[in-house]
Amino acid sequence: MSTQNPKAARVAINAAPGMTNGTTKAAPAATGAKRAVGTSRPRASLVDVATLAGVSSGTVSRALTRPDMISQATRERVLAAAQRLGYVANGAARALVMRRSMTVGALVPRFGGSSFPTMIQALESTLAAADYTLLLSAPEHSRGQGPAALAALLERGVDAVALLGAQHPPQVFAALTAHQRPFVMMWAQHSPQGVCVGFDEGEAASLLVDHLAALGHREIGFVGGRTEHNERARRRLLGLTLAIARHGIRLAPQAMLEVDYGFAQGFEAMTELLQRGLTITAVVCGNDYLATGALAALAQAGVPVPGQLSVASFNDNDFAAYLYPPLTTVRLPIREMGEQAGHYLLQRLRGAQPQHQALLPVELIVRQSTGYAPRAQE
Amino acid sequence: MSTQNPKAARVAINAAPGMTNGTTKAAPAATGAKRAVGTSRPRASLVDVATLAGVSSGTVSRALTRPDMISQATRERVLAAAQRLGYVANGAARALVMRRSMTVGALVPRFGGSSFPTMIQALESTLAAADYTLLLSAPEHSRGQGPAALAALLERGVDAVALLGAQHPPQVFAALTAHQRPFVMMWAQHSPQGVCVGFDEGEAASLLVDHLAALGHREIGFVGGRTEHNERARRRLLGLTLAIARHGIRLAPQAMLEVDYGFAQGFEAMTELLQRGLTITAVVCGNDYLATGALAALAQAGVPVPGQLSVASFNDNDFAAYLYPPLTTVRLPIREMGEQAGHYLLQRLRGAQPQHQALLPVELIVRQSTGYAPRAQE
DNA sequence: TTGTATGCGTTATCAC
DNA sequence: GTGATAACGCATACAA
Repeated sequence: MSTQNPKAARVAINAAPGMTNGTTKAAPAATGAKRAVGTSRPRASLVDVATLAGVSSGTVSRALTRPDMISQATRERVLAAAQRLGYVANGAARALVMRRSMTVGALVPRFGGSSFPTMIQALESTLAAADYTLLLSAPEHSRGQGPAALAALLERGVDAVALLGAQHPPQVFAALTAHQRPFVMMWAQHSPQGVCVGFDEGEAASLLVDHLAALGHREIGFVGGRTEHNERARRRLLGLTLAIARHGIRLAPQAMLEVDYGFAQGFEAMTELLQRGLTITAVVCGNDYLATGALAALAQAGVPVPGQLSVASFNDNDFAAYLYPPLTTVRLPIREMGEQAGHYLLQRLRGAQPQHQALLPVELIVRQSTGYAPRAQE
Repeated sequence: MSTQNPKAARVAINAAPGMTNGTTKAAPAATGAKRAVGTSRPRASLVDVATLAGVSSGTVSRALTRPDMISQATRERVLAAAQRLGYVANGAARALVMRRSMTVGALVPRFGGSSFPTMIQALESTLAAADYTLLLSAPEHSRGQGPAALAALLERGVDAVALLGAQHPPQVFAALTAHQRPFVMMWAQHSPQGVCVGFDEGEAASLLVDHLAALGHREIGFVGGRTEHNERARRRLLGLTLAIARHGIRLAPQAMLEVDYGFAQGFEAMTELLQRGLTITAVVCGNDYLATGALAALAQAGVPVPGQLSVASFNDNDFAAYLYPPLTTVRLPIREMGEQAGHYLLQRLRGAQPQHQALLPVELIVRQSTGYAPRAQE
């Protein structure tokens, strides 16, 4: 290979000092041999590229990251060499000296089947556009494992962190500030601990309740998620309670059920409400899954909707309303939360200190029965 | 603080050399001052802990990672010091010398609204149990951006990679082997490029078709996903075609529709099939979303299911069948794929070379109408 | 058992 | 514009 280009000879000479370095490597190389027997050399480094291009490693570094600081000629030579060796920068070394990893951590509880994926997806895509990569940590239960999971993220050198919700053990915030990592809380509002990206749960509830009140409903029920370990379910219930109180209408205690989010739970909860023989004329559901299950229960029981009982729902996934148009929903800005969280973190990482406390808009959706209903208004 | 413990005095003395180091840091410290004006010191390092504990940095390193190589007394002293400083290891430095980052990359296309989240979740949780963290990369379109996204992952030093599907540009596999990174292809079977974790699409199709054939159906339709850019949709169609051919029954070309996955698409596709006035007696749907939309269309059209038209579906999310029990489905091992992919990679990372080509089982689910149907068999 | 010294691959500070 | 060289923080081989 060195016969091909006159410069290559010079390379060989220049390589001498580097080779000294290489000889010293004998011991580590033996360690490296612990892996497969293969003839495979360790991945090319800056020095390798430099050697091949006949320049110093510093020049290679600049050619790759600050092309305009380098002469046209050498730049091309370096790029060619890098290309030929399939050079890929070692992010660990870079992170070590740069003190940043181009990595952002996301700390969210398990997200199977819920709307978190949409949010995470939006977050990832926003960050990716700025060359950041998302390190995902999804501890089993939101309580307990948070600090440990965060430690794992910090240890991996994340430059910033996105959290779900505002309620975390103090150690979480302590570690975050101790490590001086920008962070943002998604699906939350008004935390004294830092910046939140979310929406006004109270407003969302108001939209639904205003609508129901305007239709003349005076007594309504609520089938929501379990509040004990779910900050969002808690805030949702609170918002609803306040909105209802404002209208002077009634949320009967017997018409309130806390269940896990799910089709079956919605079905069973609604069945239970029907059996209780209440006088409610409307039911609000905490999310799509519950609403869908509830509507199935009503359909089976032959209860006309909204003829006899109105149903409204908070809408994470936009499918309950789709399946059952008479359902009035509030569309929650799931994707938007991920995007805004990403944008905020990126600004922080660029050194800005944006006051990003804005709440994202929610939207009431009252559909006409356009045809997708299995059995609307029967 | 140093007056509290006699040993602390010794610490101060031993600290001298360390402090020299600290003084040398003056320039870097100034660089660090580029950020906020704060009084904040850079995060504690091994040396800081060593200084505080009155031992060498090597001892601290061992005390933290190989506790059994250290005497009880010093170990406790070191741990206390680390605790007090809130020491968190610098993963970049560790990765640089260890040549591994305890990080695994996942390269999957956008996953909003599909079943990928379930799989990713399972993958993450499996890896987390072994102290690995997941670096998520979700390029916009599966084609094109793959290599760049992979490069980003490799640059960040991922120890292994999980891919979705087996069809990737050659550069992807080239880079993976060049960097000697174990990888696994999820939702795929039999790739010459490497190990797959998936299920037998043909078997899944057979389960459905066998069932339909046993019920006497001789001519069926198919509403599936778009095959052009979707490897899984393609394999699904292929499996179905083969199963149908085996039974000598007929999949009429006019009864085949390729659409995007979604409720509306399923609804419209089914509406279209009805309008075509075909003689089919059963329709297979490519996934839950399509099936749900299709069933809504049938319900609206007043077509009894399965009385007049049977519907069967591949089942990613288990909700279509839930909402509409007469729907026969094949449960696909989504979560299991994530788990197995994780386990395989972990084994590889431990140095094993498992022959992990097993296909995960699929399961035919024929439900009785247990009560969750809005209007079963009407 | 513990201390010392070296290298991991990169960026940045200096000279040239 | 380019080449040496010193960190970055950690793990480890080798001495003690």
